[in-house]
Amino acid sequence: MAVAGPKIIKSLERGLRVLQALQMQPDSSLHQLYVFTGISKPSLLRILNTLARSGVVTRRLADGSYRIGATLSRAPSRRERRDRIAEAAAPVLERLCRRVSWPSDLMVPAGDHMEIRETTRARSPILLQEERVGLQVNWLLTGVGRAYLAYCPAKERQEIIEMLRTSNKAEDRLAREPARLNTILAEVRARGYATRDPTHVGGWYGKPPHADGLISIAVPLRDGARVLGSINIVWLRTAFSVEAFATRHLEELQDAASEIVSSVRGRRAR
Amino acid sequence: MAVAGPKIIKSLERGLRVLQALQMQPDSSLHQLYVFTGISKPSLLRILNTLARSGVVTRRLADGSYRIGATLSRAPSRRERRDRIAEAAAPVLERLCRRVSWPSDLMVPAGDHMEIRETTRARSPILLQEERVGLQVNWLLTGVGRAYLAYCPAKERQEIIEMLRTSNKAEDRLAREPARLNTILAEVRARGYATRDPTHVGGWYGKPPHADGLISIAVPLRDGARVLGSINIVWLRTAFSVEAFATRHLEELQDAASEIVSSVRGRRAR
DNA sequence: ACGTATGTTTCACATTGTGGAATGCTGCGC
DNA sequence: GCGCAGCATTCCACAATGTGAAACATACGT
Repeated sequence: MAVAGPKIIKSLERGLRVLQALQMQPDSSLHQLYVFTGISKPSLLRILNTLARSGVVTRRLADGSYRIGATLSRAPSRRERRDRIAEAAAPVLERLCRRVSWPSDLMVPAGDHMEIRETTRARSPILLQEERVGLQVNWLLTGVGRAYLAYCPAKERQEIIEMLRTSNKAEDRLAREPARLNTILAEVRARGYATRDPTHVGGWYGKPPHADGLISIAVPLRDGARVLGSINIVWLRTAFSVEAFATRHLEELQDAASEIVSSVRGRRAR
Repeated sequence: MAVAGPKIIKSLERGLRVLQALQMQPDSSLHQLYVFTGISKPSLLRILNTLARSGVVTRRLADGSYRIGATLSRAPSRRERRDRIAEAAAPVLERLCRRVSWPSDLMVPAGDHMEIRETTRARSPILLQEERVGLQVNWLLTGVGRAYLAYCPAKERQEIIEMLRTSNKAEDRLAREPARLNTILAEVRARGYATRDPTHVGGWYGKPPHADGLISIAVPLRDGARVLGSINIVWLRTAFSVEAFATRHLEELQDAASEIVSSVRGRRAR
């Protein structure tokens, strides 16, 4: 009936179908791909393992969802660039998590807040409250936000503060006290890391604040003069003092940051 | 011995290996890929057929070599952009060749000359002298060169002519006679197509000129104000007069040109 | 605590991919 | 003009490889 046609390798074709599905719908779960492509889940798993092993797709640590890897990415849209950072960060954060035993997050700026792009909370042996990718956190009160502000170019910092000041939200009142803010940021630069505001007893932006008992140290991802985002390590504040924790793990955190940055640069250079 | 590891689909992995080989070495022949990847030729053929059917790789009409398709291209370097035009042109030129029975070429600007990027001469039922991709032709004396010059933005035209004038080659002396050149280009615009200079009796740039008995009509690939290149149809000058041929086939040629342009735009828009 | 939705592993089965050898095709040197 | 060399494509016997149903594991909501 149908013309014989040139011989086709079916399993390869299915693999490409999965790739195309991922291009249309980045960050898909296994189930989403199952619905979208109609390929059985075991087969999908094998295909995705294969694609991942070749670096064509990457998995997100936070929830295990799949995305197209840097080697194939097309137009470097803003969204894709953030995903590249997350992709580069994933293996580094994973190692960090294994060595330190406490989880960490990668945050990048997004409008008037910072946003989680990757996290190892699901992988940490100690189960802390789980956070989702895309969750937004305050810029002035969190460690990650302050780490970013302390090291980003002065011009960018002024624009951000200006934006927050005009927003006029209660939690952004620090934007209206430049002297205090500058003192805080100077301290961050002096110590080399940032922590959350003592009055900000946990509770992420957008959620009802509650004392979560957590604390973190955060450092920026510095790429030359620019700052791409920041990463942190989170622990239970009852376990260690900030100073003790920093003495122990700050260097590892900073090493992770520079490794992520150089990895992102490497990918872009290609 | 080796750890079992997650299940991998070998044939898919081999397909990806071929893709990576093509990324490192664009425009590879089957044999080159065979040497490079170590995969047997029959298998390579099946793999490439599969990749081609999914639009991930494309074949060049001129010599059948393979290249990575537009859907996956990464950094849009200048070289890659030219390849995109060639890729978009290939199917259109192939149809044109089947309908008209005479071959055509796609040429794009490259420094102080124009360059063949695709051709159907190998596919034409009438075997004309074969031309290779990358061959360079004169800008002022050929139909394709004149079609480009006649329709490209005035500023770009002036730069090109200036460059040719200072080159001081004998075959570029027309660049030193602006009045005559302008008359010629005005004629091209009036008729809607260009032909080679009557004194330029064949013989491509870089080859010893000889009367090849060929003639062509050429039209530009106009993308808004810009011109991406030009395409032509070639025939034996003894078979038809230029006017008779244009009456018969000019419209088809122009349709092909606009189809190629919109195809390139579509690919870029994605 | 229970049920549901999703991710992962196992396994028996046959579809599917594989490369050596045979066949075409094209260009080159003599 | 002829034969040879190199490359592309087709054929085919063989078994390796991919496949999905079902069982199992894990996370999530209520």
